[in-house]
Amino acid sequence: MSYESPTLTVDLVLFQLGASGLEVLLLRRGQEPFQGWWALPGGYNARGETTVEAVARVARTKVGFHLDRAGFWEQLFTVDTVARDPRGHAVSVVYLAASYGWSSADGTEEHSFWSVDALPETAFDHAEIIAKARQRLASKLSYTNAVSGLLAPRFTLTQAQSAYEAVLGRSLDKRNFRKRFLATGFVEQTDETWTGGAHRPARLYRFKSEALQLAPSLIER
Amino acid sequence: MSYESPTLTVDLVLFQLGASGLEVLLLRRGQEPFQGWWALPGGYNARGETTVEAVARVARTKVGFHLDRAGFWEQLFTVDTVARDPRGHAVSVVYLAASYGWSSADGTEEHSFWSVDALPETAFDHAEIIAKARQRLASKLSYTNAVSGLLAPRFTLTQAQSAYEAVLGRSLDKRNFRKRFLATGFVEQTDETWTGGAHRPARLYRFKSEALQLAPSLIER
DNA sequence: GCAAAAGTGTTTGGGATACACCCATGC
DNA sequence: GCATGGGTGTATCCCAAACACTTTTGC
Repeated sequence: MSYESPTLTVDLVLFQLGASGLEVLLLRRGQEPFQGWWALPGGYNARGETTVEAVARVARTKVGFHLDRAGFWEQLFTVDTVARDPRGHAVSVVYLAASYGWSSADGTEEHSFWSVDALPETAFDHAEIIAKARQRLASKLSYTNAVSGLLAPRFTLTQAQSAYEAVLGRSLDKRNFRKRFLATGFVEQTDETWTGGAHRPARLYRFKSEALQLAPSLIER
Repeated sequence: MSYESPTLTVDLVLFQLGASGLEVLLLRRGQEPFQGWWALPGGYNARGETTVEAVARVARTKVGFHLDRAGFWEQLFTVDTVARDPRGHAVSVVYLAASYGWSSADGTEEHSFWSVDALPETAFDHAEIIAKARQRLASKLSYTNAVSGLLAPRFTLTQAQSAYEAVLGRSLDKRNFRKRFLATGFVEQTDETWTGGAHRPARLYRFKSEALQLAPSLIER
């Protein structure tokens, strides 16, 4: 008995904070189907290459992003495209990542970050995938140190709070946030402060560990 | 540019409650690699077939289990086997399911349920996958009505509690459990009782809906 | 009557929530 | 001196946790 396998592909949902809050990296498709539409960076998974290797390669070659640069990444889930992709049957393993302060080196405007609250028309069912990715990230924020992926190496507590708010899509109480965020023990003060505006300088913090860690519940329901 | 894809496979982690608590369905491998070892039911995913269709077909043909019979199922995650399977590169989409009171029709003892706390030597990295599946199921119990998959259509509150305890691997307080389980609104009393032993008969309950639903937190941490 | 599981409420403590004012800087 | 965000503590409430005895049946 022998089967011909479906094509295996990978896709990447890369989140970053930007001027318009939480943003996701999209690529303008150069070919049919959905030529000219925006899509998640994705591509084929070759034989002998793990899905992680494939997604890292795709990110590197298609948009110049090095996955090492993501402070947080994990497998999201796998979608069947048997009825979805007009070119035929493919199965795609989708990865979720978060980075800070990255922008493409090359000048072509074939890829850019879009606010998750104002997406362009996206190819395939990518809008749905992005929504699920955001939910997953929001859920991770509540019991891990995954925010670290979205923040600079040194950050203020207000920046951390803004990151939470951007992902969760709602505002949080400042005093309660600080109490619990510090109580996780994930972060520590530094001696430095940040003087960025016409107001009192803010103390800078850093994560004690870059590795993903679990915490007791962090955010009010 | 053209790629040869890895082989795509599916695997199923099917849980059921049995005499020894939470049990998982394993199949004795008839061929190399790992001939004679126990493994999760799994098989190839053909082109043109979704992963769900593939896992349903595999369950049906290899062990005679109809996935419709599972009261709960969902995709678990996808594993790369590039270094794992001596036969070469495969990628496997793993599904998680829970059923009640099913046992194989045919008499061959090539597959059977094993207590998750006393697994035999399992092929590949299936022990690890089973552990993750159990964690996922435990987590689902805390905020969905997924237990319904493990229970008979009519069940007593003690049976429901035992199901939770088997999956979570620890005991729960009877009064607190009942309070919260009923407070979810997922279940309703029936007029029937169950007289199964030398003691007071127990009232039978049923789920209002078989569909997966979300709840406020259900189980003490 | 006795063994065995069903069924049932209350108290307590801790954590989540809500809430408002002073501080340090740039201009 | 004024505008701007930085920084801080307490009271309340709700929910989770702990806990033991009576009821109903089979034998």
